[in-house]
Amino acid sequence: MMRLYNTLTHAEDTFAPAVDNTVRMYTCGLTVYARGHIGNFRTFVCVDVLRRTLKHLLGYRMLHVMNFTDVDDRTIAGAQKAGMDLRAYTDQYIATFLEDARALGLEEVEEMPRATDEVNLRAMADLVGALDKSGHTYRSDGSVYFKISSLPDYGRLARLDHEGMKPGARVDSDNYAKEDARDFVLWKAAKDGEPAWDIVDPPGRPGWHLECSAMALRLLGGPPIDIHAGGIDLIFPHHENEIAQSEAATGKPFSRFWVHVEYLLVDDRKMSKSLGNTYTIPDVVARGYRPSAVRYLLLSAHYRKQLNFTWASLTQAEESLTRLTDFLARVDAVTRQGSHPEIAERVDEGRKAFAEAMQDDLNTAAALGAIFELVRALNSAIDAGEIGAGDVPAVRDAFDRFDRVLGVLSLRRAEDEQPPVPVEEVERLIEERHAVRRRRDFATADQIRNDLAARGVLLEDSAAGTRWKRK
RNA sequence: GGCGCCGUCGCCAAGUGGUAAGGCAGAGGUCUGCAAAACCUCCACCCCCGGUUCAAAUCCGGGCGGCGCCUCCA
Repeated sequence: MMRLYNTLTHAEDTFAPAVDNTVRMYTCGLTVYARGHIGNFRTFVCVDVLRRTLKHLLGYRMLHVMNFTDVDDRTIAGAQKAGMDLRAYTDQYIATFLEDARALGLEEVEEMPRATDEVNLRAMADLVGALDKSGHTYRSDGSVYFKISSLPDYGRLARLDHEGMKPGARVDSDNYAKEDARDFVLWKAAKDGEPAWDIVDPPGRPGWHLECSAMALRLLGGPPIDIHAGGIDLIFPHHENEIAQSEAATGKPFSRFWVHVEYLLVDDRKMSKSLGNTYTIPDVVARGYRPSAVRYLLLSAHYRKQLNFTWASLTQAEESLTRLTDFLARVDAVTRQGSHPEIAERVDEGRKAFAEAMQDDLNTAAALGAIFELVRALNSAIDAGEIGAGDVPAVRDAFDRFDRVLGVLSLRRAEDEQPPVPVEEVERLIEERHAVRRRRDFATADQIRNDLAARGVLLEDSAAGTRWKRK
């Protein structure tokens, strides 16, 4: 049974899908005006872990939508500056997103719609039509607005106290005329040189909030959907407004659960493009770190706590992951015959602890703790010769299951399979070193080992032979 | 000004009433040609001050410090 924190109720609620065994989930994806940074990806990695937990640990079917926002002020400005067509401009960043998503081991979701797809624009127009009909809209200066005063329930998610709002706080950053500062734009008036679609009266382009509601409702079926997820900064206004327009249009609750991922900080400040303190996956790789370590780091803290990114903690993540993959290599090397029932018992304990932690509002830190405790117990058994080939399948199966949820071990191992020195050369040098070691020419043997280490390949000798690994 | 979150070992990080998981780094040891890996041992009065309780990292009150939201944001 999964307990999941729900922003709507401010409590951990027990989660199960409302209909059948299928979880219908929507994640607010990236606005594709620039390459996503690792702060953006913290949200996507955490949502990926939620998805994997629901799918692989709890056995639900997933119908998961994550969108690309490919039309807004920033994408339009970026395309104009680059002298490119909006579609071509945003294509670039969709491509880099997919590249980074693959590097971070994000599972493919069922649907990745983009706002400017014809079918989605049509869904948005329909939504505006429904809101027109039910009297929740007005038009001003060629834009269509949502009238907050028509929805008494407005503000339930963010629980903002409008009486106490700071006089100087930003209000109404849009340059459009509104009746009430809290009203938001559904459909923005066409402007010269900007893309516009003649699909709503008057022609224009979608407001940010509209697209998510329309695509969620179109692709996930009748509301309420099960889970709506995104970064914590989207609670207000984005998600509040999605709720308003969706519920006003359908008369039904929009989403049963709202899941929000806390910020990634850097130097104790929010990582954001506007502060200029962002790192992308290529930035991290250029510094000699691997995407798997980024994923591990993002997983090592609870998703509802701020996580301060430092290069030191990324180094620690690399080391922790190495401990895990070294262990897996040791398990693979077990050749002793037979089996020991207490191994299976210990593995079961670990699996249970892992499952309980994940179901406790995705307590990934505790789940990793359970894994490391199991690793120590099993390493100990390997040293003592108290594990046999008969035990290995159960161990492998357990770690496969852990990793279907965390998605980090197989990612690491896949990276390991692309060493900086060709495998044939490594193997040839190991043979060469083996020969000189037999002659007790340790100076040459150490030379070979040092040379390889300098090129990023580490050798480890043991009774069973020499194994190599990527640094 | 209003609202919210957070403060646990040198670093990262679980733990929300029963006496502090785990990882990284460090010290000593076992093993090893050496190294690495692995194992064993060691390493925390939980920001401060009050209170409640048989019992508090955990609950309550008050400080101090940090982060965020209040219509660009993942």
